[in-house]
Amino acid sequence: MCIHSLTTQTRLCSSTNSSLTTPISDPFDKSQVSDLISKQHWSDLKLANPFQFLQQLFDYEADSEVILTYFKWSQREFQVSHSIQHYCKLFNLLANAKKYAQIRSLLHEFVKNETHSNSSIFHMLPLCGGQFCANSIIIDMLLLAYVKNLKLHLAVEAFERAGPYGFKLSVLSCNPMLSSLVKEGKIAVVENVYKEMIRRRIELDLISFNTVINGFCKAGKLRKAGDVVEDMKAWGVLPSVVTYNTLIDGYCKKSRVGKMYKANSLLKEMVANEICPNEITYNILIDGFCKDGNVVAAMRVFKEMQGLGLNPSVVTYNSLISGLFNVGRVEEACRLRDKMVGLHLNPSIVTYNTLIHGFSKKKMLKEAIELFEDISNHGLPLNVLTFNTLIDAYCKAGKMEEAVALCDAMLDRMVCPNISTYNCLLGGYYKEGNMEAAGKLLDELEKNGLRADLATYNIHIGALCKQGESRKAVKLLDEMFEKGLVPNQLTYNILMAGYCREGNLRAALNVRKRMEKDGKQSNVVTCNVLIKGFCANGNLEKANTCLNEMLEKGLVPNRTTYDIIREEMMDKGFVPDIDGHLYNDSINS
DNA sequence: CTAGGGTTAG
Repeated sequence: MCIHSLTTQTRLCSSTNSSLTTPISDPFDKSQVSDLISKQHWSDLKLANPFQFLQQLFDYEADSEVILTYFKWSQREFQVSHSIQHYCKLFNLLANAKKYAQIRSLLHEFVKNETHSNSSIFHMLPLCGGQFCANSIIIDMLLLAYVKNLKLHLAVEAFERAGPYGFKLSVLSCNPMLSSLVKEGKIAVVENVYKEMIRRRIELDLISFNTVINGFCKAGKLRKAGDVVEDMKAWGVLPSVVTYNTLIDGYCKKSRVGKMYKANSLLKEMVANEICPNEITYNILIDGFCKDGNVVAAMRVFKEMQGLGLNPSVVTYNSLISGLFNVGRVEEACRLRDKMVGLHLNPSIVTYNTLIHGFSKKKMLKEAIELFEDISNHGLPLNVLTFNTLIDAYCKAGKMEEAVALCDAMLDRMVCPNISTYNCLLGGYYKEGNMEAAGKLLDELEKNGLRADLATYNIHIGALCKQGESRKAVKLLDEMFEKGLVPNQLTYNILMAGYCREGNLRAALNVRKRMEKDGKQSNVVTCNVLIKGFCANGNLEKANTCLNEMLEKGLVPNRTTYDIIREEMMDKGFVPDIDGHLYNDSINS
């Protein structure tokens, strides 16, 4: 370092105690300073007050790039954060110089450290000069930085604040924010943001609409998804193949009667609108039909796609293989796998997991194990699902020693057990009535940093109910809420079935009351459980009331319902009318 | 920045 800059350093340090905004009494020659800073040997300066030096750089209108370098260096070097005012000044300088990449990088740090609140930056930015539209861009980039740093709540807060301040945001930040909100399942927020975007006349594009539609579909709100499709048309944006794929997937995943009919009619609608279905469209439909147990329809769609020259992928085959296994058509599933290999489509780990699961369900444990051992020969890495699937197979077969051995094997392979792994084992221990081993496992999973989930509780509750301890099981509902877990319909159904088995119908009905209080509607299974419970206890009148309630709620009886009715009720004098209501002849006549 | 496949509770 030259003597010249040493003198400068002394002078810089002489005004340590003065306030940041006070101009230094004895200013240097501007060229002297720029010569010093252009070298950017900050560490040689041994600054006593990093803040003041920054102020001087601003005062001398140093190059934005130089200020930025010093800004970042000094924050690191002195482990401090610059004031919001200096941040905003620098943002403005960089914006004027159109150095957006640098703003992004600075915002990244700004957001990561969370040293300044949204309110302070919104307040300060307009006070630090800069054009209004430049400030909008900065706020827009701030939003994006929050999203990228997984601080969604702050992104949403900034989005809301931008309204009253009049900052105009763009799809560059809003789309990724919407997308993250959808991934987090925050559909209510998505809806609000979307409406507000429309109100503020932010120029929504195809991706904005598709993202919101996807959000509603994933939340099962298909009517609202449809409303957004109307919105987009009114906005002058036409639905694309992605829009249709999203909607079709929404219907496929929904548990509703006739959903596949609707999904299929959407396919027809898109063709009529001259939007070409692609491989993904067909994969979604095929998977939907398979999950619906309708492999015949899935195969028809499979042929149709090939007829259009669209190539089935590993994903397509995986869906079909899984579908065939689900309806017990094991040989055909295997043939399809062979056909796929013949077409040089390499089975993925998902294919193997599907096959292992399929064989396990058919109690073909030997075949499942052979496949498991074959995976490594094909250079595929075993994942946690592979292990869980086979561990579950062992547990269901009552081979707990083998299951535990497989757990050790997964640790050797550096595959980390997850909560599902524990759930499989718990199910196994409960099945053989080993409450002690299960209890130990519940402690162990927490020690390993895992948390019981909904399935853990449903398994535990189911085990208690089977032991005739439904009262103990009900108490677990409160424990769930304490842990922030929300019981699902299955939870209540298990409990009701438990009380029914114990012959305590009053308690079973109380569980249903509680379920409705907790905001869950009865489903077909709920009704079936109660109908069966009343039948088993000889109270056919009450069973009939349950059936009528079910029909009035618009719930469609399934095969199980009819099995119960046929076995228990129709033999005992109840006859159905045209709407499915049952009437007791002996009472009516 | 949008859309597709595999495990556990029944």
